[in-house]
Amino acid sequence: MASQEFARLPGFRDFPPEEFARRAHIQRAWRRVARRYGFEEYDGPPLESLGLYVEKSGEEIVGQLYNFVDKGDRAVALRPEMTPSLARILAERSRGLSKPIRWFSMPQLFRYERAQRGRLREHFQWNVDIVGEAGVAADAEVAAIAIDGLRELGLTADDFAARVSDRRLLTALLGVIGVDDDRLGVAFAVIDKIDRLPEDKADRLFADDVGLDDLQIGALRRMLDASDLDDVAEIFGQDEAVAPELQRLREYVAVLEAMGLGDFVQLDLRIVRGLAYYTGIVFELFDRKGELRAICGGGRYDRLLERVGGEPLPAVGFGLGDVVLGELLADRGLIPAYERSLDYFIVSVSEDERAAALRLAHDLRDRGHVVAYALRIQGVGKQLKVAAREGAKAVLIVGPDELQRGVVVERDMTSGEQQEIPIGDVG
RNA sequence: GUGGGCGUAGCUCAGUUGGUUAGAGCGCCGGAUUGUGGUUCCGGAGGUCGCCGGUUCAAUUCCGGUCGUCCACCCCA
Repeated sequence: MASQEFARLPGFRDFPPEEFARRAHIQRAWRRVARRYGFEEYDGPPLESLGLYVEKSGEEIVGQLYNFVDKGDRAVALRPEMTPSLARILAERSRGLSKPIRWFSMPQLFRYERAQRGRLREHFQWNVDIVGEAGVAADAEVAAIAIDGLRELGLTADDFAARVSDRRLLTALLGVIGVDDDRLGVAFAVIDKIDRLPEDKADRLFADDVGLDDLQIGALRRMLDASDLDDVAEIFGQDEAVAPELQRLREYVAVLEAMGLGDFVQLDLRIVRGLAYYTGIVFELFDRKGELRAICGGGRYDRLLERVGGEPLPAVGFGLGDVVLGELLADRGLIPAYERSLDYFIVSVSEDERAAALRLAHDLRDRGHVVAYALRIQGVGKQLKVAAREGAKAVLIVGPDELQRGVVVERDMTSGEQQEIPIGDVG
């Protein structure tokens, strides 16, 4: 047992090579997909002033901030999410950037709360945002990237889907049902946790806190249960406040269908999402089996930049964490087996070949090959054993006889076949 | 923040009805093999039985606390 005094902090992870490979596998896929869509990568500091979150993120995040006072008496916090940093960065420089701004990042984020399955005190999150475009094409583009990020890792429409909603549509629908404007926030809160509440308890909240009668609650439930825009249109489509909102969401779905991603999209008006700054279409990615937490969450946040003191620019984006995703990939057998690998392992027969072996190794490395050799004198058998263990594709044996003739023995470690080749022709 | 399960070697776990030097498999290191690996055989290192306290002649074992971890709740970026 390691000394407790120096133990890893709870909720934090070490990444020895095998775990690092898993993390790199995921992050490489994220980066490939974002680049494919023409997005540019950025980052910011992991430590920000506390105020950035207290004033802009909403109450729920603040209680879980990893914050402290630094040596300069500044109230600071490790970043719990990337969007406020993005807003701050763009508030400073968006005026000089061509729109729409299409940026992505893979920050390590922190929160101070008790760790459990799918939630640690630290995780890596893929953030993708479009800033400066208010149309649904931007919403759909961002959702498509999130979906492709998972497809790139081998997941299919059988594994996951996007649940889509729109706060403006939901607001209009609640208006038709008869929810008072000043009760909208309460209604959102109840809808947000409706899946976690027993039916009668939710109904009681709708009656007591939102002020609905039985008839209205029935209409609300039909609306929330709808998994198709046509179902919603059939019941509420005639309303003039609802129709344009419905039309916008139809366009959004049509864009994703045109891309061939229709199988990944389903309507779910229960998706509210906790963050105070969302203003339009919101979505979550979740596993079809329903065993895990949401994999990804995102949506439109048109007010945020202005609130941070920047240009009033519309924005849409998502955050997708590595922890839940990693669990899903592991469950589906989609984490590649970890293997060490070398192009060449160089075996010296005796100490006399040392200099020649070092020269050969370095020439090969200069040409981009992955090369290793024993760092101390060992028998040939031992060196071959090490070469096999380290995943060498080939071994180059440098011996006194061969060296005299200007050749080395190349041994293919898969077939076991050996041949002599001139030392200058290797690689 | 609340409730519960679990902490024995690097890993997965046995075991100790409280009693002298706590075991296995895998992994690691070395040898069999001083110019040929993956198999095999032999040997070795590695544990204050999570930590602190209590009961006892004696605690890794029983009790309490604490820390860690997992699960559920709360909350959710």
